[in-house]
Amino acid sequence: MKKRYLVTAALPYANGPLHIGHLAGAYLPADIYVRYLRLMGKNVVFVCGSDEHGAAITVRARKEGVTPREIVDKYHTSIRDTFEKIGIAFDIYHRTSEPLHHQTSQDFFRKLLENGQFEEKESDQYYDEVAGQFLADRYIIGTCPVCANPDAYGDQCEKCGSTLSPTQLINPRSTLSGAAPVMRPTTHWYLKLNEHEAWLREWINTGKADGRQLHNPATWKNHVVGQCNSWLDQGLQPRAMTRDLDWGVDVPHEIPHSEGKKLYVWLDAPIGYISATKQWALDHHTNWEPYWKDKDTSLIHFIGKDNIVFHCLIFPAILKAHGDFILPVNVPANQFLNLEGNKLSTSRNWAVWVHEYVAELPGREDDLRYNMIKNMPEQRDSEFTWKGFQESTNTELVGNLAGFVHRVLVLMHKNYSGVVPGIDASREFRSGWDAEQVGTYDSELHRLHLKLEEMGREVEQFNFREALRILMEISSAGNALLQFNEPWKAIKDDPELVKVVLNLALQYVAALSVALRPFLPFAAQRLRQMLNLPLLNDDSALLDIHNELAEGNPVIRPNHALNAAEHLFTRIPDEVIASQVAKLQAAAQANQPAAEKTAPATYPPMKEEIQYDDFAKLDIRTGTILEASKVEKADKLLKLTVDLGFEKRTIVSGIALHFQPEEIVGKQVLVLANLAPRTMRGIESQGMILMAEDAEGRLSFVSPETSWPNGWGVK
RNA sequence: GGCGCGGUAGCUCAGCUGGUCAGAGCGUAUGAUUCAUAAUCAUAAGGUCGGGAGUUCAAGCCUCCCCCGCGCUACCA
Repeated sequence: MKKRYLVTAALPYANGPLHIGHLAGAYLPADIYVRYLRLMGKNVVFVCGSDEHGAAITVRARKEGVTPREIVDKYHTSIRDTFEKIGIAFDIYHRTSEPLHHQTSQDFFRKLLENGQFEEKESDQYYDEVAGQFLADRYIIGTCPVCANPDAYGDQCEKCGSTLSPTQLINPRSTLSGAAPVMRPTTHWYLKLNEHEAWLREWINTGKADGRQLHNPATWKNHVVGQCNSWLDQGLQPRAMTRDLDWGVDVPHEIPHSEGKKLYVWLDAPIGYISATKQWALDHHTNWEPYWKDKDTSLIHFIGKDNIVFHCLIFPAILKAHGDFILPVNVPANQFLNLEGNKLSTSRNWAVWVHEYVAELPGREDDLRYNMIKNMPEQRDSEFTWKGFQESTNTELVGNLAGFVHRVLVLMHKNYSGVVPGIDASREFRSGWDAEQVGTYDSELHRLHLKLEEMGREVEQFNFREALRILMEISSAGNALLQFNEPWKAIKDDPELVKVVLNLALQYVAALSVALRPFLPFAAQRLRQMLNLPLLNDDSALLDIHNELAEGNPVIRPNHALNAAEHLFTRIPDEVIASQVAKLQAAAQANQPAAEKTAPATYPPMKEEIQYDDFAKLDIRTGTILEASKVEKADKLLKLTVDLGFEKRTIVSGIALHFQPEEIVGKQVLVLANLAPRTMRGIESQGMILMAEDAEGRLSFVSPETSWPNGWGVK
C-alpha cells in the first residue's frame, strides 16, 4: 500500500457550464474514490481546476463582446460553485490563468527544451492577411467535409462532432476578417513523441518502466489499454507543443522565436494538476513534491474516454521527458453518458445542466448522484433518463434505503424511547441474509463487516456501481431482517428477540451512515444527524468501523440516544419529471430552428476578383457518366467513367455519400477537363465533376437543361 | 476502408486467465406482511449470451467471416 495518493479529475474547460456527462465521466468516480480513501485514513490530495486557455474561449468572448478574462471568470466561478453544490470535494479547485500555473508550465517547457526533447519545425498554417496573424484552428470556419455543416470549426464540427483539421474544411474563411486564409510557414516546438514510443508500449502493456514494476496492467480498463495500443500501433509522431494563439501561457520570452507563441494544451492543461498541487501545498504549508515525485505516491487520473491518449501517452511522455516525475498507476477513464437516447451536446443544448439541476431540485443532490453512479459508464456508454432517475429515487432510495432507516428509527422510538437497548448476544434469530438461516448478533455483525470489506475492494478497483449495489444489499438485508423477525409482533411475547434484532438493524444503519458517504455525502450527514452521531469530516471513520467490527464490537453502543426519525429521501412526483422532460425538449427545439435560420445568412464570402483570362484557362466540357462504382477502401469516393465525346475519362469524385452509383449512370454533367490529373486511392482522376452545393451541404449535378452532345465547351 | 471498445432477460447493466457463467437491480406476475414515504419480504418469469462457421472433452468467455452501436483514423480538387 502506497504512502499517499494524488487524485486528479480532468480540468473542465471554462467556456461553458457543467453537465451530467462531465459528472458521470470523471468527477463523480473521482469523488467517490477520494472520499473512500479519506474514510479509510489514507493520505490523499484531490486536485482539479479550470482549464482557461485556448482559442475557443477567445472565440466565445468575441461573440459575446466581452474579454476572454470575463468569460473564464464567469465559468470558473460557476463551475467551482456547482461542484461544491453537488458535493464534489476537491482539496483545491485551481485555475490555469493563475501566475503560479504560468510559471509551472513555462518551467516545464524550459526543462524539456534543456533535455533535448523538442525539435523546432516549420510547417504551413493558415494565416489571415487582413488581420495580420496566424489563425488558430478554432478561428477558421468552413464547410464540414463529413456532414456539410457550413459553419464547422477548424478543429471540430459541432453539428456532427467530427474531429477536423483546418485543411479539411471546404471553403475555409477566417472568423477574424472573413477573408479566405492563406498558407504561410510558421515555426513550432515539437515533442519527439516517436522517441517515447517504445517505453510507452512496454509501460502500458506490462506496467514496467525502467525495469521497475509500476502498476498492474490487468487493473487498467480494456478500452483504455485498447485505445493506447491503437495509437502506438499506428506509430507516434512528434507533436507540436506550441501554437500561434493569443490567449494562453507564453513560451518563455528568453527563448529565441518565442514571440507570439503560446504553449499548446498538452503543456498547459495537464500541468494544471501540478500547479494546483503546488497551490494546495502553499495553502497548507507543506511540500508538494512528494505528491509528484515520490515513488510511494499513487497518482490516479480520472477522465472521460476522450482524454485517454492525453493522459496515458502524451502526458506520461512529458512527465518522463522532464525526468523527475512519477507516472500514473491508473487512468480509469469512463465512457460517455447519453441522455434520453441521444448524445449530450453543449452546442445543441441537449443536456442536463448541473447548476440548473441543483437550483431546480434542491436537496436532491444525492438522488442525482445515486442514479448516475447506478448508471455510470464504467465499461461502455450508458444512458440517463428522467424516468429512470425517478424510478431509482422512488424505489431504491425512498422505498428500500430511506424506508429501512425510517422503520428502524421508528421502532426504536416506539419500543425503547429512542435509546439503544442492550442485548443478549446468545439469542438466535432469523438472518436477514437468508430466511432459512439462524443468526446471532456476533455472526451477523461479522457478516456486515465482510460486506463492507467487499464494498471497499470494489471501490479500490474502480467498480463504483458494484460497490454501491453492495451497500444497497445491506439495506435490503436489513429490511429482510425486520421482515423475517417481525419485531412489531414479537414485542408482545418475546422482547429479548426484539432487542437483538433492532439493535442489529441499527448497526446496519450506523455502518451505512459512514459507508454511504463516498456515494451519497449529503444523505450520510442527514443520517448521522438522525442517529445523533458526530457529523463526518474527512477522518478515518470507515477504518474505525472496520476496526470495531473486527473486534466484534458494535458501531453504536447501548444506551446511545437517537434523534427523531425523518425521511432520508422523498419521492419525486410525476410533475417534476414531466416538467424536466418538457424543458429538455423545448431547449432542443428552440435550438433547432435557430440553426436553420442562421444558416442561409452565412454564404461563403466572395473570392477575390479575377480577369477574363483566368476564367478562360478553365476548359469545361459537357459529358455523360457511363459507369460509376464505389472506390475500394474509401467511404466518399466514386470512380466514374465519363464520355467526353472525343474520349472517355476516368474521374474520381468525392460524392459517394450523396449519390448511389446506379442512380447517376447516364447523367449529363459538366467536367473541368484540363485539371491536372491526380491520383486518389491508387486511381488517377482525369478531371473534376462540377457540382452545386447549398447551405445544407447538399450536392447537385450541374447539367445542360436538355439532352446535349458530349465534349463541347462551356463559357 | 483500417484500428479500438462494445452488442448478455422488457429496461439498465455484471460476468477475471474457457469447465455451478447463464447472473444482478429495476419493471412485470403471484403470494406474505403492516413497524414504515401505496414503502417491505418471498417466489416466478424459461434470455438460441448480435448472426454464422470452427478449435476443444468443454465457449458469452479462444479463432475466422458477417451485421449493428460508439470512438479514433484514411480517402474528399
